[in-house]
Amino acid sequence: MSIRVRFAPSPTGNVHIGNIRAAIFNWLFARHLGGAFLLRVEDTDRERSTPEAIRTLLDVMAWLGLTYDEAPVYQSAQRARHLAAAEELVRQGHAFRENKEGKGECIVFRMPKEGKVEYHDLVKGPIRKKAEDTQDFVIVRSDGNPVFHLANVLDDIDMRITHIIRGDDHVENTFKHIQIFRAMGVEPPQYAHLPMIVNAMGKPYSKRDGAAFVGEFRDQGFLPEALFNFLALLGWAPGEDREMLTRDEMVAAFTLDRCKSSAARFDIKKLTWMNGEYIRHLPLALFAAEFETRVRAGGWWRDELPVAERVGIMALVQPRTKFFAEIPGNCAYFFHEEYPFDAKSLEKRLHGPGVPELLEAVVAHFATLPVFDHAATEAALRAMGDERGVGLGGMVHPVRVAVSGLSDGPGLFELLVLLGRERVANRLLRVATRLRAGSL
RNA sequence: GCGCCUAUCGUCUAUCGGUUAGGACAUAGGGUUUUCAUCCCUAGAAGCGGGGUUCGACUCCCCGUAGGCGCGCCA
Repeated sequence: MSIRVRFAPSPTGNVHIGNIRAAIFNWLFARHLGGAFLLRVEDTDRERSTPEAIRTLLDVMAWLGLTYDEAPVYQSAQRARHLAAAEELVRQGHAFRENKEGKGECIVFRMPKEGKVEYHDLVKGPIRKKAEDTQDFVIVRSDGNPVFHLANVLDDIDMRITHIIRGDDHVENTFKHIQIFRAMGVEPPQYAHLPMIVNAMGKPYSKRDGAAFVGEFRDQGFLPEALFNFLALLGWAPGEDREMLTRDEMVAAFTLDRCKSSAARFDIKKLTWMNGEYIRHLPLALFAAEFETRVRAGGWWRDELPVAERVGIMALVQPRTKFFAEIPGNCAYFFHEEYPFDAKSLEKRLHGPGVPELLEAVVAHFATLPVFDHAATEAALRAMGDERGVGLGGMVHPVRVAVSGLSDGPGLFELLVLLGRERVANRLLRVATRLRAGSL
């Protein structure tokens, strides 16, 4: 029998990393075994399941490359089938009508009263409980709508799902679901319950945690490959101490028996590191597209900048970018002469005595260089530093802040060469003037 | 309260009875460097407690403890 798994989220407008992690594991499982990965949109909650919410869900899946093999199933469209099945369950004595709490007639599913219910979880192993610890439960509300348990199981039957991989907040539901499968005369699928992802405090995510939605990571400039890789490693490990994995490698290595069953904490620092690794290895064209988007959004972009210079800028920026949201804030000086100055750097490197004279001396010295390249600029500043007894650092720091407004960034000499002798001279002179005038 | 599940460095994890308990992130120190990032080296850092089983337990069992989940006419 061919493997068929599904991701069955209810669209709420935001896709939580815990949910998408379940989707990733399902996808990996299906791809590893050559099975089918399906999407079922559990949109029975009409208030939250708006078209925009569904759009967001589909966007996020596409962004992460979670491709599905058949058209998505919309649960709301199956309502009639769910109700008909409930009637059949009543007819066969697996369920009964009841008027609970005076709300009108609902349909209740009968759970076994003796013996035990058990199943073998592919991640957690055998799970069992005594039948007396289970309770009958409503499958059709008195307003005539099917309840989650019923709809979920019937859809899984219709979609011929063979393995259900989901968060372990569902382990208890599984006892109910298995009974519905049996009552429907269908052999229950295999179950695998994944550990939950918890926040930095080790607590379950709540609304106040923020930053737990996939969309927020995308906005911050995390790459889908990095988020996918990182999330795959929460509760699963391929062994052999491997962590940076391509999608193909993950597919090849993924098995449920290598999944852990204890909760995993979401460590944004490690994700950030991993994202930096992915960004460093990004082909220039891809980096360039994201770079331009971010710089435009920051309002610094200039179309007239020569392509060669853009490429030069990116070559300096790409290696030290951890996530794209950092970008407009640390690149202004590449594009504009009106770049902002970091207050601390200004205070520390430019507000000392003699700085204007120093900067002017640098300009004078630079003007004498036969060529304005890395070696020449470095030699020039080194010589001046020695001459003044301040060392190379004593020259580099003020020049860096004067020319960029910041105290960290690319290597200074690469930066100077990129900006060119003219622009460097203009900036240094202008800063010297403003310092004297006290306007900086 | 009842039921189910879980428990290795600060974090993510490896280990499927015998290891100096390994790796990564983070942290600290060092090397390279003008800063940041990168790169290289080094260091510290773990089996929740108690009983068993066994020649031998992180690993298997039991009891505690702690945490999570469930106990809706939510999904």
